Amino acid sequence: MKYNEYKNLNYAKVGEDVLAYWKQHNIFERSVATREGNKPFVFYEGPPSANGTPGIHHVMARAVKDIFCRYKTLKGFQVNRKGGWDTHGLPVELQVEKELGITKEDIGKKISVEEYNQRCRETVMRFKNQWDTLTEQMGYWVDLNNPYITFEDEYIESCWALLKKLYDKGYLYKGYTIQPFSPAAGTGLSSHELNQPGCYKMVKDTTIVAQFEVKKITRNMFLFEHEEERTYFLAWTTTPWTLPANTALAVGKNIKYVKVRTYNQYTYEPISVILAKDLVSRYFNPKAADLALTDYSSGDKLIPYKVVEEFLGSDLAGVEFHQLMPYVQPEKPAFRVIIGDYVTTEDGTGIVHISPTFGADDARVAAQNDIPALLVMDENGKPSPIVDRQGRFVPEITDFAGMYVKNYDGQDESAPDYKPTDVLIAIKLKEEGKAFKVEKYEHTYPHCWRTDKPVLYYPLDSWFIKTTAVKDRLIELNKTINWKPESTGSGRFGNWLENLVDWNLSRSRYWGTPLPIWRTEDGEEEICIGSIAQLNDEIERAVSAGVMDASVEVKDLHRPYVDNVVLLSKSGKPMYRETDLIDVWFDSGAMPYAQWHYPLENKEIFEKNFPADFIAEGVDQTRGWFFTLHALAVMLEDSVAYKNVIANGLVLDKNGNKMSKRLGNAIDPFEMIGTYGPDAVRWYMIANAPPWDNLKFNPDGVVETQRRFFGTLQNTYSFFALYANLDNFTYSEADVPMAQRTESDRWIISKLNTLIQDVDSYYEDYDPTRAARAIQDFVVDDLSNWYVRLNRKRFWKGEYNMDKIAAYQTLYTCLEVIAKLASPIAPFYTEQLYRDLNGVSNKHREESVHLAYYPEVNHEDINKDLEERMQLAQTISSLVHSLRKKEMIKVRQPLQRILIPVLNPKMKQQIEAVADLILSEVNVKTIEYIDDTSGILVKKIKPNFKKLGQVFGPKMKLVAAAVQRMDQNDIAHLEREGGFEVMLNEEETAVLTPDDVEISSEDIPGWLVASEGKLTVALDITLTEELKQEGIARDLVNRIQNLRKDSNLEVQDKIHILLQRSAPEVMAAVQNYSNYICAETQALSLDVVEELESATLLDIDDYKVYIHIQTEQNTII
RNA sequence: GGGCUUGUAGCUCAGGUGGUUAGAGCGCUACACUGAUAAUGUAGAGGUCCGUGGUUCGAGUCCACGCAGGCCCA
Repeated sequence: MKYNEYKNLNYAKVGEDVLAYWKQHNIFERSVATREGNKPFVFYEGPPSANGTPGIHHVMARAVKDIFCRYKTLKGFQVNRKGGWDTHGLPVELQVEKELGITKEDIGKKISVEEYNQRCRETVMRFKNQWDTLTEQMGYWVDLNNPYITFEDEYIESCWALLKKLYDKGYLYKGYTIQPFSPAAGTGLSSHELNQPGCYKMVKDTTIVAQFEVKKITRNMFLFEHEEERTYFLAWTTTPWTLPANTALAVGKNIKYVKVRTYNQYTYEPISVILAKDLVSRYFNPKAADLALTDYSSGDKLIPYKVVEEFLGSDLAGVEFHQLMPYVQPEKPAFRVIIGDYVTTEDGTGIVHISPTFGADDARVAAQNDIPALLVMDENGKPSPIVDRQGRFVPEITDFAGMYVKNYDGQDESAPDYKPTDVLIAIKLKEEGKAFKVEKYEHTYPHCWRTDKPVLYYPLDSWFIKTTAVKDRLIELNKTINWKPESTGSGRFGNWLENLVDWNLSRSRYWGTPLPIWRTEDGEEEICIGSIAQLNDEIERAVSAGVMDASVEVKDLHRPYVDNVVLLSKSGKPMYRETDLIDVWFDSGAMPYAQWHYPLENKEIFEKNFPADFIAEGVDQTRGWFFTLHALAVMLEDSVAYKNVIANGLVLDKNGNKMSKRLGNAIDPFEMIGTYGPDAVRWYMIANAPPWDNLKFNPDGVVETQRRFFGTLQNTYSFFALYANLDNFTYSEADVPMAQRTESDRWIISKLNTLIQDVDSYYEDYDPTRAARAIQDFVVDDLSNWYVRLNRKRFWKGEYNMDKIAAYQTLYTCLEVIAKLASPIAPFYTEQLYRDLNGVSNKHREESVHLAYYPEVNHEDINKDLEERMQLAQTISSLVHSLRKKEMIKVRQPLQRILIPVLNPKMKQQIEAVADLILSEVNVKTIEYIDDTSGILVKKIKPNFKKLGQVFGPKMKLVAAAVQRMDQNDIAHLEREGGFEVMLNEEETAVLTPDDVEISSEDIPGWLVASEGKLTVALDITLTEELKQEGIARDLVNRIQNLRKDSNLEVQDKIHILLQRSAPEVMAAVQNYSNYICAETQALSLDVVEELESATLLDIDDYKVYIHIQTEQNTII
């Protein structure tokens, strides 16, 4: 049995081969099945929509998911991963409309709802095959055979059951949201409709800066200078008709405001007004700035003004003011200043008039500040706004009762006596001294695309989930979730929870989960349906009572079928379904329950799989899936839905721009995987930046990853396989005890065990980037560039003895462990590596790395002292290399000795333990140690700032200067006596201990040295005759090896060498080192002859050598 | 406008709790090495650690205010 050897490994091919192997042997299924009975690790798949093609960012998100599921499987957990598809929603509808060339208006006319929804159903899974292919090719293990699909009846039924639970708990209610509304058409408009071309038009409106009078009460007195003063807030509106509905004013928290004393230009009264500091120049003519306040007479064009005081928005919050147009009284205290997060000083006065019934922002900030809307009772006794659905003021607005707020009744606007309602309001306010400024203003305003009339923002019925009722619990439980990164949980998500508003469920659409609520026409009675069975019962009742036609067929739970169902109320009235669909986010947030058709069945399965241990999605899901999962779990189960969550960032192009198909900078995931193989793509994405940072995706980086990490690892494996095959090493021998292995064996095993421990903790902490980087550093720096480099000879030289077996075992172990540690991130290549190794050794029962278990840490094999020593060896070697370079002496030339000053016995001991490694690495014969007793050591002293700084604080500079002044005697004194007194200045002294300073060797007089940190190394560059000869011998070996290679000889092929007699130095070297040369070059004989017929000329330094090599069979050169 | 986030070498990124020469890889230049060889080593060039203030004996690190990019929300 031989280890597989590869020439020019194709990583994409590895992906394909391994994938085929997995399929053939059901490795994924078995990775779950073999953990049966073990502790489960629960993972939820956030459902993608197969409505579009997958992009490279999906590879990122799914790699993150996959890594932790595989890791937990390695750790012995059972990890079920059910796939899922998100199938409802606006994007699907829009796509269908685009393809059919229709608009929403045509639904029910040109195309039936039934046909339309059928098209949606067909469209939504259009790219499923591409998604499945990507899932497979990138190695994302998830169960694609039994996915949950949100449009299936069972899924919808689960949603209904959950809605009913919420309904029964009183969390579902009907309220209103402010939406674009067309009184002329009598219908609400979607934001999509509003974005139709031509909807926004330039119009000239009458605008008013209104004066809201500050109440003269104790808490407001800081806004008054004397009893007679009348102080007003100025607020600008382009919709004067909303002023009767005003209930508050909003200011910006950090905006600066000023109080200005001036006069009203219509009434000539002296007034004080408050507005944003930045906007003073917009309302007051600078020419008037120098005028005295008293210098004014009624009717003057130039109105004097004086800025008298400055406030911050936050100072003004809470100030109460008189209602501007007191037609209707609110049900709760109102008319005060609140903080609005959207207030700017770009236009208006920096103070915003709030009418909660006619502005979405208004409604939101009002709700947050407990400010009521201004409502009247309609004919049915239901609260309604002061403008009716036809766009007319209600009777309570006495002065304007019955007037259209905009020209909805087709009046002739060019008629000389035509006065829009806004103008009438302006006139009234002017007369009452409540208008500061009235002017025409041209701006864009949305219009209804059907009637061409201006749109109103108007409260429309909506169903809500009362998330605010559980706000505190949402916040509390969120604190128990482990967010990666933490700031997304506490900041982005936490802040959003702090400012939570109720969840608006309603959507006026066709393709989605219908709201299962039926109501009587008067809204007095209603029922929430929680299952198909219940629906059927109710239908039966309704049919037998005669309110519903028995012929109505409910083919599935979508529209239009459910809309045709009419139910019977308790009092015997017909009930019709509320026509809304629910927010698609409810669908995905319901997946922990609905994927199992819970609560209608599978109670046990659900309980075993709730909450999730882990989920991962893009950070853009914070207010989406992350929220809906959390909200539903808290309201339904009083639990978190997930314990750990990774919110990954975006994948940008290499320049940091967003990828888009339109700009052509999008990277095709299939192309990446096809070119570089799935592992390099995954590894690059994970190792390059933490998942929660944005990733600048550069294909060059994938190439580098492939070369540096996978190339090095594969080289290491190839090296192992090459020699292990020659020696028939199959790991059949018992493990060589650690004590009998070499220093470098024990070192790499120590490093390996440290790695096992570190990588485990990184995975455990949901930090795959650190795991990948640690593995990569180990493979490249420790295993390949140090261990293998130092130990090459052990593999290809000498007999198959214990030392060689130890080397094989050590390297084998490292490779096998790396296969396991890296398998979550690079599942394909590590599978091949594991199987190549295990296929020969059969050390493990599991035939796949993904069925195997995470390696145990052998703590007794971790030797920090040894790791430190080896670090010392690496540093010393590097210093010697550096000296050789400076002296232009090649490594092949042996040198006699290096000198190392040692500061203490431990240091000497450490170096001695690794001396052999250093010597062979740098090709030097001996190390000499220089210590204090030699008398030639010069020491350098530096203060330990960290330690001394804490003691001396402000005097640190004096101490540092004093330490610098210490000479060699002082240092010696300090070391000998364990203390030394330094003068800080004329009066003060300080006693230093050896701990307070860092002492290192500075120099060895007379030698060229190199140093790093506390280490200093000198190199003896004297060349003796013997050393020269050895250098020549080594050169010869090198040249012969090159010849062998050029001649395509196999490593184990034997040769005969013939040399033509040349310079005496060369001949001496050949004679003295003949055994060495033969051993190194696999030569059976080395003979010197006087004349060679065919020969190769070698240049060795200044010598010319003719050489001839032949194998037993034939002559090569 | 608000919340969160990022800013360190040409590029991609490391730099617990502040401690005195700011690192790595890639790329570039030069030189070496060479049964792992499309590998490797050594050295060099390359930094106003985004800016400005502040705290401190000492700031890439802490604080404040800005600037620039990103995401979400408005």
